[in-house]
Amino acid sequence: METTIFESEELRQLETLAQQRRTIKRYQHLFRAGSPLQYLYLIRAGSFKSCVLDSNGREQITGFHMNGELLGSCAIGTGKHLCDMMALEDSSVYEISFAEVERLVREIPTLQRCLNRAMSREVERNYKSMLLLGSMRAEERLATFLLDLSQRFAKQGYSATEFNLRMTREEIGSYLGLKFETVSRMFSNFRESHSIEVKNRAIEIKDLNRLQQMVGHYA
Amino acid sequence: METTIFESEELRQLETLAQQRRTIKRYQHLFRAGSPLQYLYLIRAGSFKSCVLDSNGREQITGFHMNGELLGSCAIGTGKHLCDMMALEDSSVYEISFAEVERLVREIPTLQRCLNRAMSREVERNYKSMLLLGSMRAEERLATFLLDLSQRFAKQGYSATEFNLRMTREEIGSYLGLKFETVSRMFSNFRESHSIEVKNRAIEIKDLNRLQQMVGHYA
DNA sequence: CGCGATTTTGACGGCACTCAAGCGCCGTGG
DNA sequence: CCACGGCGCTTGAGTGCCGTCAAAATCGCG
Repeated sequence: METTIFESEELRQLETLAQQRRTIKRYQHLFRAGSPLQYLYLIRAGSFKSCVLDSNGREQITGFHMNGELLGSCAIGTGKHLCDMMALEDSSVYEISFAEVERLVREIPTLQRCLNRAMSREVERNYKSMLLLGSMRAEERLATFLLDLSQRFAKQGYSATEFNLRMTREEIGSYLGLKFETVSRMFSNFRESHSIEVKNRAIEIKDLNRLQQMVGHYA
Repeated sequence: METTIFESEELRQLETLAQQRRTIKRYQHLFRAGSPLQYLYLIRAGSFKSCVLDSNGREQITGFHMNGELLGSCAIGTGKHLCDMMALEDSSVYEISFAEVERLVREIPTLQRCLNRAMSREVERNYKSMLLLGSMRAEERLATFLLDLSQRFAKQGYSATEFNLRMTREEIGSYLGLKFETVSRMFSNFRESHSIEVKNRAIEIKDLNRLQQMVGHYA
């Protein structure tokens, strides 16, 4: 009895093309930047991080991904993956053969729309990250991050106020452009202001309004 | 006698669909975020900036665009533009009716590839920006910016070492996640280290190696 | 239970921001 | 043509946020 809730409804169309399941152990890569696009993936269970590296070894986490989301879509244009995708915990995905998708896309026009939308969503998410990285202070970044997670958990039918982080402070820091000590300090600040309760990876949002206000007022 | 050099060769295919030219005056918008996608645009002359705004009025410039580049591609998925596009100087573009493109895309499979690639390029550029915003210090950001501009001018057949900036210090700052005073100071630093010559918007790169080294070594 | 990894917390320093003043370039109008 | 005004740019002084370095606590896992 599975009722996957997709990031976007039209992804249900892709689900019908899912050929097989694949399980990924924690810290394993689903694909790497530069490798050819063979499959698109729908997350059935678990979570992932995507990251890009530059020529000097710097790493930037570009996103965290959970249930119902499509992975690999930004490779559609070039046929090569643009980022590394690593499981944050033991996870499970549907494999969707891209060759199959390319074949079917000529017969089913709505399938193309579906792919295009997936890529646009990726661009839109990236724009939001750029805004965050370019113009927010540490407190605002972390508040934005928590509110985003909260919404996504809620959309999956989980609690919007109590959830467990799947990533380390360092990974949060990489995503938000902060050092892990700063992330930790901000969590402590939030606790002291009674906005959240933190116990390691366990988060309870106690004052949603306050978090939203933090994102709102800027200098 | 026009020989447009495109950002990517396959854009030449889109050029054949160009129906009319349009001129845009400085500081005019080509389109705005949220407006429906009616045309894609190929830049014939001039330059543009794209920016996103958040609900609190913060602005982030997501890119600068010049000759031969395609504008509006990230709206392909949703049918609505995701960013504002403003001319930095009096400019000229080809209009390409998106309705026409959508009609032709079923007959010409390579046209779809062309659009997909355009979107992938956008994602790739954004990843680079996120890396820059998330993990570089001011000096590295500005050096990266200058090297990127240099390459793009060179690709258009212009000098890689002497060019005029089309944007203000404040716009550079918005793009790089810095305040304009910091941008100005960094330019002065670069001049003092004889890496570049700056006179207002006029840039001369005098020591390309040094700029590249700046990007290289991190902490 | 014990070890390594993760997280917290403290002290300190530096890079970038803020605020402010002055300069220079350019377009406009007298 | 020149004077004026506004905007963009530069530069300085001071501050503060976040990074760095370090140590201790806690967690998770074998």
